[in-house]
Amino acid sequence: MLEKEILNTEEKILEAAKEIFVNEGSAGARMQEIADKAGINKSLLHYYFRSKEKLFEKVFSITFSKLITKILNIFESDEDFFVKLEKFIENYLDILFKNRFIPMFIISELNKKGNNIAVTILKSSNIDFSIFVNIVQKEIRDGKIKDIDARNLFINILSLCIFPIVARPLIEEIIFEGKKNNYEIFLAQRKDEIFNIIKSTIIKI
Amino acid sequence: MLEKEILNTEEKILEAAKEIFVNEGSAGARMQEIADKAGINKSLLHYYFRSKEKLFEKVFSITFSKLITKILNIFESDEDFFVKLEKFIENYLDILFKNRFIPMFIISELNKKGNNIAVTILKSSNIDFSIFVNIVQKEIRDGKIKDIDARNLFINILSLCIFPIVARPLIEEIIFEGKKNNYEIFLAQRKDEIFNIIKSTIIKI
DNA sequence: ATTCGGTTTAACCATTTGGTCAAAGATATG
DNA sequence: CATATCTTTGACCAAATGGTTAAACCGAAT
Repeated sequence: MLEKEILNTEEKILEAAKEIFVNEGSAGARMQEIADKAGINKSLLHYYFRSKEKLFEKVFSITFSKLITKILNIFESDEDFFVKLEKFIENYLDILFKNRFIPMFIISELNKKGNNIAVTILKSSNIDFSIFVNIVQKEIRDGKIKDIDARNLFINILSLCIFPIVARPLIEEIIFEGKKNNYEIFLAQRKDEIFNIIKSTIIKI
Repeated sequence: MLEKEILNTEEKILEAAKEIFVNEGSAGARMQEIADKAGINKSLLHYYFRSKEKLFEKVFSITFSKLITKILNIFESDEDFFVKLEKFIENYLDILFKNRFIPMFIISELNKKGNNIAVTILKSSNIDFSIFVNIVQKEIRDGKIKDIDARNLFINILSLCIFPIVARPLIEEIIFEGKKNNYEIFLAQRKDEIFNIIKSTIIKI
């Protein structure tokens, strides 16, 4: 049961639902389990959110926008591009580290076939990628960075930051034979590695 | 129903089960659906594989080892390291492209909590990462590449190759506003991008 | 204190789902 | 052919699961 702060019933449900959905996925989550975790009756779940689908919709929507907001905004300050980049990587890795299972949850749900609510939410979210492209192109015009493809840059950054978190069980086992601590230490050191790689792709020689 | 070649019942089941499990995940998959896709009776499923769990175990085990085998072996030839690297990236991207949903399936199942069969299979698979480390260290000793951490190299390659496939729905929507063709073309061009990035991390200056 | 709205509960329901079983079909073996 | 073994099927079952409903509860306004 979750009771960190004084949460009203709706908040308690959303907290509990988030945890269950993130851990079990939409198909694996059980309404009873969510009710139990929220410390309430199952009927009350349906009183607040008519169906499992509606509850999932809400949870996914909130979780998704929380994470996505953090991605696109950070590059919007007036600082030096390399400083922004370094700050972003550090911040973002930190967020990912503290929310290990969120990216997996989102990516996993987005990949499900059929009438996919997650995809619908993604589409209706209208993320403006051109902001990032414009920032990058301005840097290029100003001669601060190489003439690179903003899309590749974006994908490279996300790949190097997110994949090691998402594929953690696999990598942890392959490389560290399951020793959890080792991987955490290793990940912390990767900040520089990632920054240097990205820097080398955009720096002018 | 799957009938590409003359498959016996067991093979038909495994083919069908793979498709359903990969698309729906272990929790979302339905035994009835698998039976239908295999063109057989549901009882027959249980005749061949006692339970859903056992069937999943088999499917995951096969799918996982097929994919993992392709990762570690390719570096074992006698060619120049950069040639091997380029070949690997090209080959691996090709495999990933043709099996879009396999990596997501594996990573997703490995991230599930509780008594996780996928993790058990991973652990019992005894992947020998030291082979890769030794190859890299030999190259370093021979002065062919920079003195880098083989683990970082490994993670970088996998991240850049796998993430764009796994996060496809997200990236496709954010960058290409859902236009499928565009992303496929873009991905094909990324081979060079990835190779160049990795090259820049290991090449001696 | 009574009424009224929102909130919470227990009991219940229909459907889905993984799984069983006995019997019928095949297929090989003597 | 007869028997034994392997394969396949349809009918069935128990548990799980999402969802409903009527009644109880509770705080505030009249």
